[in-house]
Parts: sequence; structure tokens; C-alpha cells
Amino acid sequence: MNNRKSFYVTTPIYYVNDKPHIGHAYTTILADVLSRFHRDKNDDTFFLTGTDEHGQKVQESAEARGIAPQEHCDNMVKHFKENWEKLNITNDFFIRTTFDFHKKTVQKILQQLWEKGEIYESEYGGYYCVGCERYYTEKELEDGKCPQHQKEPEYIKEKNYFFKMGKYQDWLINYIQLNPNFIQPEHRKNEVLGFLKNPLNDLCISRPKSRLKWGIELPFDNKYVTYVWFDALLNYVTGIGYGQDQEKFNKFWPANYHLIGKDIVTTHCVYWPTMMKAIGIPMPKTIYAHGWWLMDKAKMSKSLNNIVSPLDLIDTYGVDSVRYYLIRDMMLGQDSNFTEDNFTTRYNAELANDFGNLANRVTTLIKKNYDSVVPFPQETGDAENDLINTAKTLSDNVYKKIEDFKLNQATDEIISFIRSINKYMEITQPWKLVKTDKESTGTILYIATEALRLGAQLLHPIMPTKIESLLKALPLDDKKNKFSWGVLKPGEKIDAFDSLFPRIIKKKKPAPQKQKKPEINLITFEEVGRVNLITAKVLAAEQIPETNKLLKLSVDTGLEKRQIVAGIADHYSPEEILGKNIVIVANLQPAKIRGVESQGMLLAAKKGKKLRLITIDGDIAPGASVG
RNA sequence: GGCGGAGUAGCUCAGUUGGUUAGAGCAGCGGAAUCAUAAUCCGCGUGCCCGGGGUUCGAAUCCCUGCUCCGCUACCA
Repeated sequence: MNNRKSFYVTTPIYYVNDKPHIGHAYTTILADVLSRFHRDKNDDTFFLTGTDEHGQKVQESAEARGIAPQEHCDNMVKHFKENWEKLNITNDFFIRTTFDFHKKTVQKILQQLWEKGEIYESEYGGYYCVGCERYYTEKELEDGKCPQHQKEPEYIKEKNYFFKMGKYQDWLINYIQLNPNFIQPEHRKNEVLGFLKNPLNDLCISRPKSRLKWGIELPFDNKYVTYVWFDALLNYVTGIGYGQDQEKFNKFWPANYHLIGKDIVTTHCVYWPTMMKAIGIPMPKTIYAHGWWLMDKAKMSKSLNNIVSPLDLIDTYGVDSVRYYLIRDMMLGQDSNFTEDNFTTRYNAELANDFGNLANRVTTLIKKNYDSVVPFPQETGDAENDLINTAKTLSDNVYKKIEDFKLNQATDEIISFIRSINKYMEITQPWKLVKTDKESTGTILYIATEALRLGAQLLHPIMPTKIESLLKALPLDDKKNKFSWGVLKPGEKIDAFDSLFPRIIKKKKPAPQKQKKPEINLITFEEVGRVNLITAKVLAAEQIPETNKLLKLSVDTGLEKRQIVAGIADHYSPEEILGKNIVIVANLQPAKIRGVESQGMLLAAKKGKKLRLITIDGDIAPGASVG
């Protein structure tokens, strides 16, 4: 038996209906970089990603396209696979929840839990919103409607199956407290503990097939399928052979890391652990929630329209440099800003100037003065020994940072080392020395090149393609440990290679216009006419009970009295507004806000926190048209 | 309003369990050098570490409180 350490890392399985975006890409790159670091260290590594393919939305999308759900999934999953290929992702397996073995194992687990009494059936009545795929309590409904979709939910009374999650509450709290690394970073852990201060309910894990067909059938009741999360979370164990290949499972479980985005903390830190506890699976070592990438401060997510495909970035800048930037720039666990300017600045400074240029100058010197043959190193002095000593501890330091999940610091460590090689060059000035002392110069160039090689080696997990091309150009001794000193073989040819990271010529900055111009969509005169603005006089005003911002106004429009709800209580008291001549939109569709009907909308000017009403200059009867 | 995050050098941010003169990168200024991708190297920072209290021999770091900004959400038709 070998005694290689095992390393198992997962990404969430992505909902197959989503288009891959930077959020997916980031988690996946992160997992890939970690995997590659461990592979380079010769750990027995397993990296799992995949897609979550069941659920109502998939069913609906497939119906809309007039194809079978499975076919729909098969089509959609390609987007992810293509993306990961472009990003140079080296997952060991791509799990899909529609794989047969996954479904079988999920069913097996459900059956076991059912037999153990961890799952029970219960009558459940509730308001179900199809859009949300969930039940609402009466309290949560607004005016009898789903707060998300503003649609009336159906009241459904039906039998369902529940997982006894609640009974594990105390155990879970205790477990989290006793295992500080279980949920990372720290503030996420506190968040979960905060969540667990409230009573933990049992989890409804079934959906009747009458509503949802596209799912895994409950083994003990074929009229139901299982709730998507229950199905999806189990991928982490089925993906490495749980219930199928126990030897493999035992080798990799418990997982070292479940990487997740901060939006799915509860499912992973509450549902999943209690499920594992009930099944009898040991807990994973660490669940790590990272932050979001912000695009000029706006959140990049599927719910907003500012999706920037990672592929766009790659086509412009190359995969490796994008991977480098993402790993280098994010403090894990916190949100981070992406701007093209940040990117080019870092790229030019670190990749082009520090790293790429060093590679170029060193090899050029060897080429010119040593006929492209790596010189033999001779005696070393202080400058050399300093550099060599740093080099010898470098990989340990880097790996320590990796273990601590400080990837940006690990990267910084490597780049600092690269900088110190540049410094060494300046101190020793081989281009000058070569004229008088070719032997010593040879030593200097050997040391600089070998140091570069070591630094490059450590960057390999982050920028696999570029680094491989660099390492290929150097003659290396394969028998030596690649993180040790002296792998570069003297006396052998070194290939010249093109500039690794060509400088990016920065686009000249547009004049620093802080005020970004709001985009103006031109509309026609006719469209303006569709909005019926009139004057109105405020007859009465009162605060709507149990609200902070809402005033109920009664206004005279000349023809009638109307009731308008306005969110201006922060700025106007009822007394202040009384008797004012204001401007309202008269032909706006009425709406109920907090149960109070609003038959129009008043106009006000707002900037920042300041809000002032549009009022009439002078006297004019209510109902006058405004235009 | 609720929940969450953040306020440290011109900009982007580090600051581990409280401990010596608070750091890095970028930008800026001055210089050296010319092997190299107009790259590199050296030198240059009196920063109320958001304010106010407190704990302590000692706080950017812990506690309380206030302010500001951002995200999500809710009651801003």
C-alpha cells in the first residue's frame, strides 16, 4: 500500500439550467488550483464537480422547448463542460444527478433512512407557490400573494415525507463549536450558529409527482420524488463511490474541502451535516464559503443581468492570466472587485515585468554568452546563498499558506521571490561581469535560472499552460524532487522562448469622469403622452400602522378623491404634507401595498437620501394636466 | 426597518492569539543601470488605523456606543 495522503475537494454541483458565470467559474478554478497543488505534491487527489439536474425549472424549460427533460439536461450540461475545458479544469469526475448510479444510491439512502425512522410521513397543508417551488406560511404571504412572484399561491393539503432534521439541532451546534475548522471562514460559522439559535424544523424531502415528475422517485412511495437538495447534496459521496465502490469512497472521504459560495451556506452547513449524521457518514473536514466577485461593485449573479462570461475574459487575456488574477486578487471569504484596470495593472506589474521579463533576460544572457548551454555553477557567495536559502524554504512556505487557505498570500510569496531574483541580477550584474569573469557569471546565471525555475514550478497549479511551456524550455533533472534546489541541468541546451506575458498596452483612460452618465433611452413624444400627470391637492394624510415609510394620502384630483400610498414618511410628516398641491400619475394601475390600495403615484425628486415633493408654483385647481 | 459586510497611506488592500518606530503592491517624485517585454534596481510616507467611551501596563486588534458606505431583503406604483 502506498502512504500518499489523500485530498478530496468539491465544488457545488451547478444547476443545469444556469448559464455558467464568473461565480461558477471562480469556485471551479479555486478547486482546480487546490487540486493541482496537491497533485504536484504527489497527494492522491480527487476533484469533483458536476451538475444538479432535477427540479421543477428543468422540467418546465424542457416542456417549453418541447423536449424530454433528460435531453434538455444533456444539452445544457455541455455549456459547463465546454467552459471548464477552456478554463483548464482538471476535475477527476463530472457528476450529474441524472446518472443511474447516483439515483440508485440516493434511493438506497432514502430507503435506509425510512427504515431507520429518520423519515416520517405527515399531512401538510400550506400555500404553495409554483414559481418558488416552496410553501409559504400565512404570515409570509403578502395580501395573500407570494412575496416573490406576486401570484396567489395554491392552498394544498397533502401528505409529504419529512426528514427528522430538528432532532439534530443540539448535536450540530455542539459539533460546530467543537470543530472550529468545520465551517470557514469564521464569520460564516457564526452566521450558522446564529441561524441555529432558532428552532430547527424538520425538512420536507418529498414532492408529489402530480406537481413534479422530474426527480428521483422515493423508493417507499412511488407517487413522490425527492426534494432537489436532498438529491443534490448526496453527490459529494456518490461521486466518489459511496454505495458502489466502498474502497474508493474510504480512500477519499471525509472530504478536505467543500467549496461553496456564500449563498448556499445554510444548505451545506445545516441540511447536509444533519443528513450525514442520520445516514452515518463522517463529517467533511471543512466547508469553505468564499465571497463574490463584484463587477465595478455590482454583484455578479444569475439574478442580475450583468453577467460577464468568464470566456470573454479569457479570449482577451488568456486563461492563465485570468486564473492568476482571480487567485491573486481575492481575499478568500470576502468579496472582491473585478475591473479591467485592476487586472491589467497586476498583469503588467507581476506577470509581464517581474516574471516574464526575468525569464527573458536570463535566457537571453545564456543564449548570447553561453551559446544557449546552461553554465555549470561554481563557488557561491553571500548574495547567492541568500537567494538559495530563500529558495529552499519557498515551497514549504507556499504550501503552508495553501493549507491555511491563503492563496493570495501564497501567490504573493512566489512573486516576492521572483522579485528577489531580479534584485539578485541587479546586485551581481552578470551582463557586465561576463566581460571579465565568465566563470562567475556562469554561476550567477545558473542560480538565477534555477531560482526562476523553482518559482515557476510553484506557479504551475495556477497557470498550468504557460508554466509548462516555460519548464519545457529548460533542461531538467526528472529524478530530483521538483521543489528542491538544483533541478536545472547544467551543460545542456536551454530553449529560447517567446515572451511569456506580453505587456498589455493600457487603453488610455477616459478622462476621470466620476459622474457616470445615466444611460438615456430616448422615447417618443407619444410615449410621454401615455403617462397622465395631473395636479392634486392633499386632503388627508396618515401613517399606515406598522410601517415605517408609508403614508396613506387622500388627494383631490378635481374629479374625485383618491387614495395614494407613498413611501415618504421618512421625509414628510402627515401634517407637513397636508394641503400641498402635488403632481401625481393618474393612470397608473392600482396596486395594494401592505394591504392598502394605492390609486396612483406621486412625484418627488430624490438624490441620495434627500427627497422633496414636486409641488405647484402658484395656484392652480386640482386636476390640471401636467406636461 | 431587518440581516450581512466594510471603514487603515492618493488608489487597491494586508495586518494572524492585543506587545517594540502600523505594512505591501500600484501610482508619484529623485537617482542608478542598459542583459531584458519603454522592463529592472535603489531612495523618498508627521497615515487623528471613521468618531466617542471603556477594559488593559499596553488596542488598528477586545467590549459598548455613534456615524458613513455597500450588498441582500422588506413596506419605498
